[in-house]
Amino acid sequence: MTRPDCRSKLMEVGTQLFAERGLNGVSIRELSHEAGASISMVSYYFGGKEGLYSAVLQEQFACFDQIGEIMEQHAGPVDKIEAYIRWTIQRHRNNPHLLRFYTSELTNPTTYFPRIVAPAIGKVIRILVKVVEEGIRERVFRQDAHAVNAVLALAGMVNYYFLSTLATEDLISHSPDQDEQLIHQYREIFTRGILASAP
Amino acid sequence: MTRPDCRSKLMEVGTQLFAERGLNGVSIRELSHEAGASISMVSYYFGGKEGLYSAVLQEQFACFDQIGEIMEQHAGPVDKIEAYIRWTIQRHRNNPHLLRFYTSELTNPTTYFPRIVAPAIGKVIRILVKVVEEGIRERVFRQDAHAVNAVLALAGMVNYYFLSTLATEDLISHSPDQDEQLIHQYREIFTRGILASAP
DNA sequence: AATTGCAAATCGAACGTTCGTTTGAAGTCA
DNA sequence: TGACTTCAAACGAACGTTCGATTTGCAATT
Repeated sequence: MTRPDCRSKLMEVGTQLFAERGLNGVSIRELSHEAGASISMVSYYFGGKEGLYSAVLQEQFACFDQIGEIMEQHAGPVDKIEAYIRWTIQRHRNNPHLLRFYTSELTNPTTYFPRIVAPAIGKVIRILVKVVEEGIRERVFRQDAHAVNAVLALAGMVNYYFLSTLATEDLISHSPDQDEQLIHQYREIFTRGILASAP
Repeated sequence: MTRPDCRSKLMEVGTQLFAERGLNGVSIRELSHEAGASISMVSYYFGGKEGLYSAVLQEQFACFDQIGEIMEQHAGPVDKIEAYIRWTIQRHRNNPHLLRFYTSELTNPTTYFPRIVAPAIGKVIRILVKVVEEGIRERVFRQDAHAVNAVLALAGMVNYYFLSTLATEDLISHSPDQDEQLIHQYREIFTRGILASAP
């Protein structure tokens, strides 16, 4: 049997608490107590409270590196859009904390925003903009579409859904089946809208 | 000449600082100093730091009461959707702080979330769901549309746009003209999608 | 018109608490 | 033994609040 591993336990508890209440909403006293460790362990392993937060943030946003490969596995703008939706939904399912760090850093940026968060988000947005521009060029998407606005709309649609569930968790139960429905719904709204007839 | 009015000055500075850094990111020492008042004034007028935050929050979310009248001034689902988009955009233009309180409370709710924030958001969502359901019933919207998901998608689209501008304010300059373009874009994406041809 | 009286407003100091960090000693394992 | 962990205690700083004293604004009184 392995040791309880104080360091990773601090990461685990830090992730949970920082996600729920933000950097300033958590004291290292409560955090270390929750982890069953002494207060000094945070400074010992991470150089301080902010160091732990920084480590947690880096771990949370590491998955954004995948987006490049994910996109390459699909051809054509519409398929890539669906791939992005699917990837985002699975990301939120696999890690329910990520969205909190995401929006919390967007809304009230810490000093780590420029180094960790902004590049991660920027990378995804930039790739998606290229996808939409590709779609416009190939005349799959409308010629009057504004690529940046469209991408922000898409990202907003998908992320905001989960943001809503954070506050009203009772509203939406989830199963793999319902996720497929959700993916379908959002792809349809983004590509075809919700009008019954074509203009 | 009127008095500097310590109380309203505290509200003003409190709005600014709480929006930027959240409830726990601001000390009443810094806040009162910024307002040119003594530390004790916060407790005197608002009963404490949390009292000031609560007052600011209530003021910020008061505008959500308008949504009912706004909707009644428009007939038909599509027009009502556009009215919502326009109302939301103008709300963010008139008050650049609101969105930060909005997402901050969604992500890391304070004790005031259930009393102030949730009812305000819930009211808007509920009204929009009725609009979409009306549209489905009247066969203006697609029969397979999921009303709640559609509304969350719409709200996400519009709000997320401004959330993005919070982090990268350089990206998007704004003028009334560009706002009209934005309203048009988002209404089109929501109702018609961005596909070049109808399916 | 000037003076008085009083409640509201404002202040700076002080309080007790909690914060994040540091420290030196004790424990653990190879 | 020696390097790595862990701990409890202590530190100074910052926190939000309270308190008594002072100032201010205005209505009542002279």
